[in-house]
Amino acid sequence: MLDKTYHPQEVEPRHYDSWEKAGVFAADTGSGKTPYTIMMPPPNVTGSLHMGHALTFTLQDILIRYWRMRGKDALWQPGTDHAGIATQMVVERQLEALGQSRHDLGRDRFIDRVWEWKAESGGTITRQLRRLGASPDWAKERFTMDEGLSAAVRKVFVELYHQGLIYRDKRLVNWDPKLHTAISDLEVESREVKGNMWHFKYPVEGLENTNIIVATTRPETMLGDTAVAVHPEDERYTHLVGKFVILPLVGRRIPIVADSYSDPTKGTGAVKITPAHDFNDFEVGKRHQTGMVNILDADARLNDQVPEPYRGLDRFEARKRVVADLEALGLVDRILPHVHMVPYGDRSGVVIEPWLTDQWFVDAPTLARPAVEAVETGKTVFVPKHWENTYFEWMRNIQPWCVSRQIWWGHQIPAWYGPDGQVFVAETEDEAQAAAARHCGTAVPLKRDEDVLDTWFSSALWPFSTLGWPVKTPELARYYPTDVLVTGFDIIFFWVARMMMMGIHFMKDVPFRTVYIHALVRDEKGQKMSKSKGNIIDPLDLIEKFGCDALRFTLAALAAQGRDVKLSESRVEGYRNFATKLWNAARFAQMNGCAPANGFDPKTVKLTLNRWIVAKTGEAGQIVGDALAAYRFDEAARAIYAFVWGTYCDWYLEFAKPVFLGTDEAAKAEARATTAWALDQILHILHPFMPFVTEEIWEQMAPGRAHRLISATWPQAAAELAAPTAVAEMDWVVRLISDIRAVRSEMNVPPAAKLAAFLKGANEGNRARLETHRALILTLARLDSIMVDDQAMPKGAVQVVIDEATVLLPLAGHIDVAKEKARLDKEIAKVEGERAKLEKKLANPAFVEKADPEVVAEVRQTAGEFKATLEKLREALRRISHL
RNA sequence: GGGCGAUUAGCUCAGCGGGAGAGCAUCUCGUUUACACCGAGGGGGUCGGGGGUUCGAAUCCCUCAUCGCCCA
Repeated sequence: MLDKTYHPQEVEPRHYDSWEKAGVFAADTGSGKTPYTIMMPPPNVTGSLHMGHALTFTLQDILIRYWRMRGKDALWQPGTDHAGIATQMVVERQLEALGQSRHDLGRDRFIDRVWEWKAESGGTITRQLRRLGASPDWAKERFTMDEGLSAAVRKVFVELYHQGLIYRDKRLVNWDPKLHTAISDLEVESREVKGNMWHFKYPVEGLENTNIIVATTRPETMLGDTAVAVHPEDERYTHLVGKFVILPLVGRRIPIVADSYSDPTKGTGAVKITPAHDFNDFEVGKRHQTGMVNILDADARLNDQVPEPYRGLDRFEARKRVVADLEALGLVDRILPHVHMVPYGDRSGVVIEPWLTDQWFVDAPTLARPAVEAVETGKTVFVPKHWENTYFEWMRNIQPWCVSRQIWWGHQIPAWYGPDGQVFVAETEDEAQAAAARHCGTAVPLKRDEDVLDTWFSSALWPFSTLGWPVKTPELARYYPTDVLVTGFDIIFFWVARMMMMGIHFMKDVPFRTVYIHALVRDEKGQKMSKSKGNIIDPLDLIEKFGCDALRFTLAALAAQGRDVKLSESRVEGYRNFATKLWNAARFAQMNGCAPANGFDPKTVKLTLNRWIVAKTGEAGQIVGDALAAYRFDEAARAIYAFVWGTYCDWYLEFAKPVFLGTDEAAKAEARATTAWALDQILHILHPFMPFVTEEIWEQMAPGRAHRLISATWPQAAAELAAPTAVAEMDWVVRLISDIRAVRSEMNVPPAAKLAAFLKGANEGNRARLETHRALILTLARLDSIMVDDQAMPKGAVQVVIDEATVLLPLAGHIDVAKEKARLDKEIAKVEGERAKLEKKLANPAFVEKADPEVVAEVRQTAGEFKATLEKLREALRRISHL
């Protein structure tokens, strides 16, 4: 016997272990089934499960479990990402606590240290995924620094290099002065900062008392100025173009150039040009060949290119010093408060410097072209569709991708330098040596490039490197391209776009047919969850408190397309209640001897109420399946919730009670079998959302089944189970009972009072329905009897109109005539209002003429029904008025 | 400045051309073969404002307002 309430904490680990041990998560590469593949976005190996993970992995697991039940060879490929900078920072912090730096250890020992740490704590997130009920093929788990995946990285790098799609170049990059590495555009976040706009006077050479005033937000960079730019059509400055200014504090003679980059409406219309420290200025400097002066070192301190007094100053100290010195010279025109955007490193949190260095770049513009085309032509489809715009926007304006990082943890770049600086790119040192020997005519000592690749370089290969590429494995042939990628929109640029580029280039096909983009999880007030706000909800806490199934169902129910997920604990609590409700329904079934019957065929049941629930169950399965196929997780969750609670529990089980208590053994047997069958179907349909409670009930309802629920087959199509006549009949019964209940409640009839009712004016069909369902109508409407009597005129009766018939509920002595009249008046007014609306429509010739004939017919019919109902209600009112 | 999205019951959100819905909250009543993590019943919205298309608009188009996100 099932316990009175469901205890997820005991059940969940037991089933998870059992599933994993039985190998039911594994793909079946050798089978004849159609593959269905999802690549798990590899979580950061340093990470622990947060609500964003819980959402994305729940949705993926729902899809995988659903398609697995639909008979596909489902592969959910799991793994983790080495997360270069993030992981290195974690280990560096540990060293720091010991008073050490990575440089004290040296590269090799430091990397050993990171691997040790990974061995210790790297399993956290995968353990947490198990708590979430995720069912990936764990045997295939990969790590981006695995030997196989590393080999793929080397091969890709070398091939792209030889194709001219990877190159080394001296360019401005985003330099992180704290982490001492270049980072990509995407790792920079712009923050609005309240600063100043400083206006400085630069004296024009050869013209007494003539200054040109430039405006800047970064005074310290003036030490690296190489020009002043004005707009070519700006008449205020035409006479100065071609002349020179003498750069204050430095004394350098720099030109005044005409360039349309300068915006005449902003500041003074004249801008200082610092090509080595600003991306826009870099272009201007190149156009006018002004040369570049790099004034910063790796720590963003001023270097030897500036006058002696400033050398070694931090950039922010230098700013104060420069302003003060210019002030002393009378060269500060004015200082205006100014709000502007400043770039910060998303990991380090310090201000990023555009800095001139040698780096490796991927020719993203070239690789992006076919990736854009693939989405334009629909080879890959985004759901929801509008995210394609975001993808296009970025891909069409893509910049060369800086892939080298000046850190140690990651894939070291497979490039070696000869004594003459010549670079040799090869997959192994031996090959590089051979190439160098060919180049120099003799063996020479080589030095390997110290940098490692951006983490996203290896994750860009994830959809094929995890399947064994470059080896032509059966998995690679079978599972690529994958079916769907599920991820958040914040990762479209970082990851989706790069997988598209690499996948198309190396596999000659897109990596996934569909990209499903889900929302971000926010707190109940719609705020982004963050440590600093302290509004983080830990998914593991919720699992602990309400059970994993409740959390999963909540996330699915809230995952409406195009909306953020606002999570509140009360929702999770509500779905915990849902799990308990299901549990109790199963308990009720069990108490009444309902067990899955061998050879039970739902199509052959005889009792109307059973045919009805069979049809409704089929419908529910259909709706849920269709919704999941369309990524409508919210709709799927809503549909199964409404069916289980609102139809199966509220009505079917209540209908079954009188049958179970009755004496008709055949009916009892059929009802028991049907109850058990419908419950089994519900377990199937609900399993992708709530895998644990459903598996547990599945087991308890019939110990020793041939297979687990996770391996069961999804319910058959709804059409085969349809029963329109039974549905119409039970709808009438439901309506009858509901109407009687409503009136009882409204008239304050005590629930315990059993009434002797009359059914008046009912047609033959409905009389038959009454006879068929008399027992359950009496029970559920709390009646003592119900007599069919067209002449019935009991005194003091409340009257309920249902279609052509009227139910009379005698309440001798108890009835408040005035109240009943008021109730009928209100009812009449309501129906009259509805009818008037429809009649108005029908009176409109344009409607009758132009609207769809089916719609007109429907309106006509409904209006007729309302008219009949009104007559009955008025009749009832007349009767009561005579009292 | 450009783009995307949102605006429907107190709250969170479905519905996206033909009779305004769900969950939660709220109110009333209630221990009847499961379930108070429950049952029965009720109240509550001129679907952000304005204009247009249409026989018909919460739903399509335009416009304004407010909020959120992304990019510059």
